[in-house]
Amino acid sequence: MNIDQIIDNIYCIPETSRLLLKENINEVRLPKGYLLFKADKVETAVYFIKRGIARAYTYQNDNEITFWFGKEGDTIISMKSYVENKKGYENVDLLEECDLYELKTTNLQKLFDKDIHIANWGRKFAEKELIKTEERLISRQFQTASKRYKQLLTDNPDLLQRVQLSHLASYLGITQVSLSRIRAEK
Amino acid sequence: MNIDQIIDNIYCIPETSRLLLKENINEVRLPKGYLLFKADKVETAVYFIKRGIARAYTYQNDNEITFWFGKEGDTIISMKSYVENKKGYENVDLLEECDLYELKTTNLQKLFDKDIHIANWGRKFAEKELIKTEERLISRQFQTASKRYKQLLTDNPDLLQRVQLSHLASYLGITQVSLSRIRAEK
DNA sequence: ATTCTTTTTTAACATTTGTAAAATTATTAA
DNA sequence: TTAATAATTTTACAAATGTTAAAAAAGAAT
Repeated sequence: MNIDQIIDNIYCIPETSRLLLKENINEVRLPKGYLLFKADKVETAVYFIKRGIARAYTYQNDNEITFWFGKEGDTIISMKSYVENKKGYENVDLLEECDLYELKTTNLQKLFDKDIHIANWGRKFAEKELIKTEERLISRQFQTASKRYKQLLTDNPDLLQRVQLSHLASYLGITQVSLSRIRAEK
Repeated sequence: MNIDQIIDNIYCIPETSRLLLKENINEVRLPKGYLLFKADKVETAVYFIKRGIARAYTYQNDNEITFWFGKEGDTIISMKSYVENKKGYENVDLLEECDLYELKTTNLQKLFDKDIHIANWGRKFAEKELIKTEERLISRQFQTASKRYKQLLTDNPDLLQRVQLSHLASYLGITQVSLSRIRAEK
């Protein structure tokens, strides 16, 4: 998934604005297992995933809890860092070798004040992330773990091949034992 | 909480832009129990709460599940309607008589394309809502119902006086019986 | 104040989910 | 291939939460 597709997918902007944005984006290749974000740091960049898969997790009395997976086309971002310039809760590690598009947030902020199309692009970005986050919240509040697991399978059939079940279990908010029980059910 | 405070609290914009925004906002008083949003409708306005308290809920096999409370300074919005022009999941009713500032989304969209300050204000609005939604998700995934109840008490001590426990229980994702047990604990 | 209605708590029991440890299966490296 | 390691499932039991129904408490209406 290339950078033009990713930009347009968020919100279509005129060619000149897109070029302005792309001037501030550069591509990086990082190895599997690479720790991209650390929970105790203010992150200074956002990343768009060209290829690969990543995971965000945090610690809850000594055990890792995975709360996000991102793959091709998704954005790796620490919202707390991006919006409030504060430390986030997320550690992000790469579950595969990844090609990422890197964009420094300070540069992006400058573009927001200069170009109305990019400002609206940034607005659309936040709005779309918001919808995704809200859907995760709703699904978590309204659906049983079992239903959410099945939903995940239909929405992201590849995920099961790409991430291990212990991560998936904590993502679903249940133990690995419970997930095994759910998988054994049918 | 007046409209200038509410606007500035989201993001400070120049006087001229604020006036432009305020031209499109009008105040309404609505009675307790009023059903402001319906789940099967595309909502065409957003509301800022000047005074009062509201609740968003949805149905999950015949029982109501409350998933949001809003009070003075908060925004009543159907994100699905606002962002994607689709039906949302929320019914919103007013738990007290409310004074609301109403803003039609079509008018707001026009301002976004015309005024870069308002575009950035809209961006900040989405970003701040995103942070709030993310925090709710994180709290829901990482904390027990008991801890979330106690957190709610410290964050919003007035909430307990203003909403009934059955709503609070479903908001916390537990039954009313469980909530009673939690409250009885200490 | 008294009745009626609604809200909240309590109780008993069923179901779900968690914990810890062992068994199985899959993956990696020599 | 084989041993070593890591991931997943299974088991048995414990703890937490749900269900249903009844009791108690609080609030509203006459």
